Amino acid sequence: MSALKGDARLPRYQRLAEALRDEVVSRRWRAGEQIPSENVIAEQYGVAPGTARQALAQLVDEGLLERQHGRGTFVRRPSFDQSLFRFFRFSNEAGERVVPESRIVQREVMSAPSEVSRQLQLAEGAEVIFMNRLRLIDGVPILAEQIWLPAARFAPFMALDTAEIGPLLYPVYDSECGEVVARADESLTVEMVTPPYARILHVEENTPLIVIDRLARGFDGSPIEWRRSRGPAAQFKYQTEIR
Amino acid sequence: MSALKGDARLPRYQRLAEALRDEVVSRRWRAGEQIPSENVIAEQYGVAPGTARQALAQLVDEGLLERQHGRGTFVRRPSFDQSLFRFFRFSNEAGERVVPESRIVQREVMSAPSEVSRQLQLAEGAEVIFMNRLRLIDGVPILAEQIWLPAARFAPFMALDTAEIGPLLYPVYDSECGEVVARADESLTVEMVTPPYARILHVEENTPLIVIDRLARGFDGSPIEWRRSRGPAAQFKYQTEIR
DNA sequence: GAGTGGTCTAGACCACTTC
DNA sequence: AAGTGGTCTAGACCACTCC
Repeated sequence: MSALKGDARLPRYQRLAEALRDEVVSRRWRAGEQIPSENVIAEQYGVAPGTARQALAQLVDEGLLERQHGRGTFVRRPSFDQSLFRFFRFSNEAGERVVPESRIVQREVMSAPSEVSRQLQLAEGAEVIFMNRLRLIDGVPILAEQIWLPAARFAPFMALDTAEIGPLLYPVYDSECGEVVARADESLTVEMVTPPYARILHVEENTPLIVIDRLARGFDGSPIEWRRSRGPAAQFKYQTEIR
Repeated sequence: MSALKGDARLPRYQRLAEALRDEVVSRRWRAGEQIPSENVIAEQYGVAPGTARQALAQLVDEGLLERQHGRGTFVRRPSFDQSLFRFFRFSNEAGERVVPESRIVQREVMSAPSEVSRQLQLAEGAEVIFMNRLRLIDGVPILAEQIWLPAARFAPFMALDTAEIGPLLYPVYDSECGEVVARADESLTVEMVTPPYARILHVEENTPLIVIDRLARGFDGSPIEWRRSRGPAAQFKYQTEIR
């Protein structure tokens, strides 16, 4: 039986949640894996089963765990790499909704521009991996992405063949570099297209673009990747429910 | 002690939640009011206190109730009338963030345009109240709203002096017409400004606008109001966290 | 001090999945 | 049948608010 750590004035279920969260964050419990049952956890940490339930419920709420009745409790696989497409409606020539292909057109190590070093919390001019990536449907570019990674933590990534990397980057970050993206902050704005992007995205001058900035973070909130994506505003539609 | 209604195969806490939800929806419990304590509810419905807690927790989660430690449980006041400003950054001449004034520049009863009757689930050409409203800062228009209401349910609204109506409409719908807005579906798109809006919003030709469509609904999901708001895309910034 | 919600216990029984 | 999570009970004690 392990003792609960942390401030003893905090509720037990919160201290237990913190302990379990650490199992996930430290990757002792891997994505997709089953974790011990609530009774086992309760016994291990010396709390009542109801208290263990409460801790588990909190972690489900945070999106760290998933519970399946009769099967068990599992570490959730984060998977929002495709989630840019919440903001756009793209369809192919046949009118079907499709997931665009990905093409990395540039990848190099460079000194971080000031905004990038600020976002990634790196020293001014620290080394970063920069990528230029296109998303295409039927071979036509419809989204342009600039992606920056801290070079220090992503050295293995540079060894990969860019042509071999699929459309989902985050699973690659996980498997190759041990960096797990758990959440992200996004910010949307509108700008008028500049000549280079007009050429890349096959749009006229004077058309508006949606610009999506995303700072991807690990479980502990530390910045992992910063990207800026641009797509034609005509394709943009965002739906949400408020209350 | 009241018996729990509904399908007996459903969990008790869900049937209890349904019963309590009905108290709010039917306005027997009014916005802001304190409701009975969990022990009283548990006794009234013949369930254990823990089961009552579970039902209350669900309604808090749904946004219907609020609990305050040591004070009691209260019916939440829905208040997202100002929430358009999640999407825009507006400041006055002094650079401070401010809540814009409101001016109803037109209000009349008309036959519903087809999209409006579709959204509000009315018969084709049913009578609706139409309003043109401006939001201004330092007297300068920065947001133009078109608002439609089903005339049948909002007759008392037409009797009000438009100059007396403040910036928040939903509390007025509630107090004057007994219509409570509980949630809303919003949809954002981008369009190029048309000459009338260029004049109203004091922007150049060829600037993009953000268009926000909002369908406001009651507790039971029935449509109450449909509005379309337009503002300059340059002022637009939407931030969100995903996971 | 009385009343409220928040935490915690130690069970029982049920529903679902897997073997 | 065994193991899992989901529901439910009947309490105890604590922390907070209000009078």
